[in-house]
Amino acid sequence: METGGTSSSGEGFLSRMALNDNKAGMEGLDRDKINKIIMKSSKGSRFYENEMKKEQQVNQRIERMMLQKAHITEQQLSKAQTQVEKMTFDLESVRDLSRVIVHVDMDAFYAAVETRDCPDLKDKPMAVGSMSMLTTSNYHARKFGVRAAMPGFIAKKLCPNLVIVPTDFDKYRAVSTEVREIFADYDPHFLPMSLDEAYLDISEHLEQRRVWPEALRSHPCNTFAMGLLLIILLGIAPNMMLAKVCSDKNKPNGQYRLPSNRQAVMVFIQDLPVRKVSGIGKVTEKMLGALGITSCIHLGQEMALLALLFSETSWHHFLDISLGLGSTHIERDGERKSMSTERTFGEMSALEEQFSLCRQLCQDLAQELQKEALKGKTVTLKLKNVNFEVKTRAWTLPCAVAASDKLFAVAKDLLTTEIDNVSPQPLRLRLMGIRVSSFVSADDKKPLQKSIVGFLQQGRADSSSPTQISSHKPVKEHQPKPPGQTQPFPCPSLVQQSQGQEDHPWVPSWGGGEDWGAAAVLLPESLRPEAAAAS
DNA sequence: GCGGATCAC
DNA sequence: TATGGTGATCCGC
Repeated sequence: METGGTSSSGEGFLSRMALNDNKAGMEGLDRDKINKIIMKSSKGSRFYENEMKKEQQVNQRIERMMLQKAHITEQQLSKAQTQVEKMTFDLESVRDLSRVIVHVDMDAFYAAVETRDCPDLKDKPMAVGSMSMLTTSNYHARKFGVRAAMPGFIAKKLCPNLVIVPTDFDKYRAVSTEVREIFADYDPHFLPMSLDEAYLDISEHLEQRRVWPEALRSHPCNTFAMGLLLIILLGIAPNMMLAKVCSDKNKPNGQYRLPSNRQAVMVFIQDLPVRKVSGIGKVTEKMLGALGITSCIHLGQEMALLALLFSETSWHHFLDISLGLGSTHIERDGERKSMSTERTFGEMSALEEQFSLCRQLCQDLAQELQKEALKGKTVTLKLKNVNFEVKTRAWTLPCAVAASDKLFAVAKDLLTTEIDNVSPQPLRLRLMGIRVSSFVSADDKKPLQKSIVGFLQQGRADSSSPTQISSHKPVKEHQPKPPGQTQPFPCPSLVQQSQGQEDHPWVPSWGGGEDWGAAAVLLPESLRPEAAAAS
């Protein structure tokens, strides 16, 4: 209830920012004391005020929901109940318990890598990041309440001896690549979620080698010997949703396996807090909480109500969770749908600075787009002012673009519109970002272009804009009008296309699994699949 | 298609 | 002094 000595006005903030549950490494520490320090460091800041505002918005959303709930009739409820029961029956009839899915989580990964390179850190509280933001903390630091996504300057107040090591993604990427080679041994089609997390489907591996993946854990312990202090968490279950929860189960050390039978799954689900399920975040947790729903068992009990209060997508998701269902085949994401770059900085109010930064962002983004030979039709400008209020403004072109100056031509106009909107006041920014989306899909790209080129070459194009494509580009410095006004946009030459790009960085290079020899060698004899199978 | 929100990592 | 960056998705226009 009471968040311990904090004023009522701070509850909103704490409900968003405080240490919530007994996360790993957080047992037995003085929550009230920690929360007081967090509050004291934040209160009155622009960040704090914005968090309070967002909290209010969530509260209003909840109020609307409760109002809606009050108007639900018995008939509606029983009708919904029938619908839920039918859907439950259908879902049960296709429940698949045949797969064995593993979720692998390398705990405190960045901290572990840094400790490898500086063993002195082993016994010290440390975190990776900066005074502005931490990405990871080790277990010594967690005892003080220091955790990921906390600004370093607050962490320092919680733990004055905290050592903060700057982030070095290249290094983590390299280590991650090594570890992934081992994953590939168990499932060549495994799904990486980030540098330190992945899903594996070991069903085939089990059939062929009849070996449980304990060795997966043992192996990184072996790289320990090479100086890599790595804690590997494994969750083993019949689907991805459950496997993810399982890997969190025995933190900070160990693995948890949920047997592949319905009874075990249902028992496991009963007391599971909804917040533990991937996809249910702070806001959803709070909304469900307002309905008295905290554990997954409640989800099942209140499904009819949820079906009436939430969107179809949402309540279907809730129903899946309440039945312990989740994806049973891990699938790589298809092609990317957007690419973006954004930057945070100290207050920026000068126009020249803002436009210059905008141009820089467009250049950076154009370079990344080029690496993947991508072109998109929609350009989005993102702004965050010094009060942490975020705004996005988008403009969709008739043709896909990628070049820096084309992006800037659009972004500049979007930015100008925003500047004009508040003029003569300046925009007081703390972040700017550019995103490109609506890519021309790889499938359509070439055929489409060919057809357009063919169309043009047949000489059937008349005076309308496409003519400009085949003709010598009379493309003047285009100035797309801000949203609201329609204006034909000169189509950037579709014909010129960088085709020679063979390099597709988003296709993981370890995916082929040509060479995991080195990884196998790292595994001690006793732990190799063959040896283990024999024993 | 747009813009705000939510979520994961 | 100081509260991130990238990508995806959903909802209500």
